[in-house]
Amino acid sequence: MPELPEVETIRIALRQGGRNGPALRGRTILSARLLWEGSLAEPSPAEFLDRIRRQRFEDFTRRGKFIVAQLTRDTLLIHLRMSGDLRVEPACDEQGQSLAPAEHDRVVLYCDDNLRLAFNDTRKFGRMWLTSDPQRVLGRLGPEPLAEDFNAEEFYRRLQKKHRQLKPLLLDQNFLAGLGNIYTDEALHLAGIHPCQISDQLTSDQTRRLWQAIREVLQSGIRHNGASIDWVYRGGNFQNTFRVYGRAGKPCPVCGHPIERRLVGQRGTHFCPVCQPAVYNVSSEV
DNA sequence: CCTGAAACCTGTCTGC
DNA sequence: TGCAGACAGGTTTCAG
Repeated sequence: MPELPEVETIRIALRQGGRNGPALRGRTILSARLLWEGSLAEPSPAEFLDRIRRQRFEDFTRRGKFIVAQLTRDTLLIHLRMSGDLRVEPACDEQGQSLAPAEHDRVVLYCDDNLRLAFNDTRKFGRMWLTSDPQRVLGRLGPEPLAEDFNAEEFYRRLQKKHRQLKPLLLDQNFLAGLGNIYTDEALHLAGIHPCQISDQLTSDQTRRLWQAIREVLQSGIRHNGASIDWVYRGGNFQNTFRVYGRAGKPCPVCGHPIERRLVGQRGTHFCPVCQPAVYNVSSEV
């Protein structure tokens, strides 16, 4: 499911209430339940269960695709990976009966005000970290694409330092934090740049278009509360505005030519061969 | 430094 | 209908 806009949508709901239940900000954790220990990256299950008690959710921020929950003493980092989701819901019904966890719930945090936070993750790829040093986990992430100080000149410098295909490079969280498969394909199409273009061959004009396109698709995704795909993520409706993602064989919204799908860096990649022409490369003569 | 393959998992969809 | 295979929003690790 979750790329930057989906994670941001969930983060805002945790902070202010909304899509997945009431706000959790200000609630104190009373106890925790681990239904799948593999969902916990650190510390050990015993230490986690003990240490998280009596800590309050002070604030929710985001770094790349990580939800950063600031607690009283520690930081709880949550990465949803492919199929993770978070719900805030009552812990007990009107009769005071505790409600059973849902299918695929992996971690449940029970709070005051009869609320609980459920971490649901069908594919078990998601992870939580309870740590006093979040930088140890987040430290290598690339810049935030929507940050004020992430400008086109900085982006150009970073692209020129690498010699890699754009698609896998943009998916590399240490290069830029937050893009996933959907928003990368959408941004490249909006910018009119081929996904296999090599990063240090981009002109400064192309770079500016790509920088602008990345920010536009992410902001548009956030405005739409993210994209709902298949059975995994319920919520936003950005999927209704997809230009290329999941549209192989259908007409390009700009020129009408069929959208092509091929594997690039082991990821399904959607693009318009007319609007995103391959660059003729002198050094790779046929 | 870069690329590709495999691994971690469960579920859905397509084609034979 | 059954069943095998491909594919899925992500990341890490390892071999070359």
